[in-house]
Amino acid sequence: MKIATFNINGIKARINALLDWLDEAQPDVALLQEIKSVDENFPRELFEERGYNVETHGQKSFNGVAILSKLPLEDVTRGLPGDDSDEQARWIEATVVGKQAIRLCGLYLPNGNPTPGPKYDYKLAWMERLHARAAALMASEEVALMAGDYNIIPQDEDAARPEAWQKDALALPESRAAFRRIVNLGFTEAFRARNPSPGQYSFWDYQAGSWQRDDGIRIDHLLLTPQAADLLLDCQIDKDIRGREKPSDHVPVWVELDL
DNA sequence: ATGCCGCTCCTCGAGCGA
Repeated sequence: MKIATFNINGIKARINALLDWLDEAQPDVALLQEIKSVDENFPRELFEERGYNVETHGQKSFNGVAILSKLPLEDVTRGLPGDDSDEQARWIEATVVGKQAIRLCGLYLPNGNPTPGPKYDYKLAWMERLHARAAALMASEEVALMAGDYNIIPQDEDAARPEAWQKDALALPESRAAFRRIVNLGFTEAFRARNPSPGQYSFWDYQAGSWQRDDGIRIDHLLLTPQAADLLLDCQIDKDIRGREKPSDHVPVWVELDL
């Protein structure tokens, strides 16, 4: 089963690029972030006619996450637990059943800039809630993964110019520590587990010719519970997508699991 | 130090992103 995460930066602007990638890459599941659409305006028919089931958790203009799956999506829940007053659409969960069941969590973690400030406070608070959900997932001993745009550069080797990110919410020690604390519950960060070399990125800014200069960062991650990590066959970044027409600033990252 | 670029919307300028 091939499961991908992809921050598409707007479903309306990305529909052609997204459909082309789906037709080629043929993921069984795609966890999407930044759909920037309300549920009613998400073009679900375009995916359904390609054999995907569609579940969305959208909001107007900003954020928004979705799951596309060739297998039925069961037990869908929306919103990260822990703060009923949080109205930002950044979390969706569902179960699909292949050879065995897997719980899928799609997430769009807050950017957090500028620091310090309320947006950074929100990021850290959101990560505290994520830690709680992650701990519960770990305790359940399920085959599960949490994948999406984490807005975290885990280590200096995950940025072309780490010095440029030193004081950024994506790389501050407190951000990295919060991410490590979640991984250290026992998760396997799939890409790093299979690809030790530095210089591999999932985001290149639209500005200042970042793509042309390969000035990227790796911020889109798939975290696997031990039960899922045991099934890990492969993990890759579809880098070439970034060089196409009207690309997102992120590219897909995917795992192949033996289920 | 700032903006670069791109997306969105009660759209022609501003908020947001990373």
